[in-house]
Amino acid sequence: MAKEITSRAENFSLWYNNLVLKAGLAENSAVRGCMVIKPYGYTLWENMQAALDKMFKDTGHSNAYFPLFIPKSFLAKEAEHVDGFAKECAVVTHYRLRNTADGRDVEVDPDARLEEELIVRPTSETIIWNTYKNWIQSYRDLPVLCNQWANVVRWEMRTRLFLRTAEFLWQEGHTAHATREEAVEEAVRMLGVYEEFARNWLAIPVITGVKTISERFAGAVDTYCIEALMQDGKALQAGTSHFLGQNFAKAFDVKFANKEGVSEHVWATSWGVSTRLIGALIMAHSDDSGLVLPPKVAPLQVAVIPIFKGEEELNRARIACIDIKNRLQKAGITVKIDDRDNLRSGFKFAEYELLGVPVRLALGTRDLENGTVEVARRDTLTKETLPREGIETYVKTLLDDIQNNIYAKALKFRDANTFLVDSYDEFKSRIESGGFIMAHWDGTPETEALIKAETKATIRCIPIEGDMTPGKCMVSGKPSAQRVVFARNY
RNA sequence: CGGGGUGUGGCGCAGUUGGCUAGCGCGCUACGUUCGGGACGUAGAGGCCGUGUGUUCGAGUCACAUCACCCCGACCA
Repeated sequence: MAKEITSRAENFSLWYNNLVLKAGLAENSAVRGCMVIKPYGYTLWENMQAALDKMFKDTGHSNAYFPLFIPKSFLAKEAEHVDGFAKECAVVTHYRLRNTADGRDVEVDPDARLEEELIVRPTSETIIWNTYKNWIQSYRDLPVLCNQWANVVRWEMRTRLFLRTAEFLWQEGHTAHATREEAVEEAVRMLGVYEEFARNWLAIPVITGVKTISERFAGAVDTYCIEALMQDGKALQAGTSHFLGQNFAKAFDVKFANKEGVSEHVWATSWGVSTRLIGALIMAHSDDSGLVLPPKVAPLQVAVIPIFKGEEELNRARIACIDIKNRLQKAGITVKIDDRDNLRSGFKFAEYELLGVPVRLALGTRDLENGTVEVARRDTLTKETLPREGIETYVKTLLDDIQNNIYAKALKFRDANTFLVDSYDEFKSRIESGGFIMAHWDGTPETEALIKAETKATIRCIPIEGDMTPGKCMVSGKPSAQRVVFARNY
């Protein structure tokens, strides 16, 4: 079982795992590879959901819901798609149980075998395109812009809390368009939404780019992605947006009559982010004292701790605390008073640091006399004593400041760990200490595979912004259109 | 799926070459003293040792099977 190591430098994986457990975000369940998301972790997800959902609606999308089960024949219709997911599917073969002969147990009833097996969705393209077929006849029916919040199942060999679990929560957008241009535009737009969400809400700077053929989503023509850098120097794919071309339209025979009355296949996109973002959030910002959560998504933004000896002092402090709480709530801040009398204040301080609560206010007899309050911020672990008057305005500004500071810190870390490399020898030594490496590549899967085999580094993406200077491949010396991003990844 | 490791009160662990009433720390409950950075004392509660089948006079300890978790690979969001 996990030992009590809390230092990131010593063992990043263990630190991460302990932190998820100790902060009460999630735990392993009794079911193989599955995770229980606890209330604190789920509230974090809800906050992320709310922000994303609004962004989706602002870009014209609506939510819908499609079945959990996919008939095997649906999945088989798009050849590359089924190849990509075949190895990790949970399959429903029966629909009934019966008592065993001795009556002490239950077993699968062999008479209740399904004629066609059902696959628990690993993603919903097939079931959705089978449905869209019925929704679309004319160009007037387009575009179809749907999103669904759902769970999916991918039977991964090796799991890791939030980063890779057999079941995970996500959103998947699925859109249908009349033209190629419109679909590409949509895929890029949603990539932009993800980039903005990562930056503005999660305070994580990401590189936007296109995946190479070998890293592409199964069934896509192009896969766009956002790539984030974790504190151990490994990259994490934080979201993807796919231009699916007409692959699924052809597989499911989804056609529309254009303005000229000519029948055409529609153009598709799909895009998704998952609870993996919670893992990204933890590994990007947190420190040895615990979580560091950006105020905009933190389940609790301010903890108010009365410091007291005995009931009388508590009662006096409580009045001031309630006053502060009311004022903060009126300013739209989530706040909680922790007046548990069985714990010392020092214990509570450490606990809220573990939970990553951005701001902590402490209020004792000294403050009651002086009209002050102690304000501590999680990101810098610093504190100051300020007048209670107008504290809500101060805290409001402070939360914004913390949000910005967390981003600035992550950006600084990423920049300090992004390297321009031109020789393969330098690449090989540099990759050992992690980070993003921007290098030239000849565009061939062979070179990509060679680099991966020799260094465990993969091309995270071909950036669509930034330096577009051509050069020569660091391995083959052949021409390269632009630098691409290499890293070891999760 | 390959290699390695671990399953013992809620959590972290000890438990000798099989041996008699299964321990320790944290946490929990009660009372008292404490209370501005993870308090202390006293008294309690809580466990068929992951599961199953064997070996044995006797199994937490040995064998086989099985399930789950952790680490390293391969695979993947």
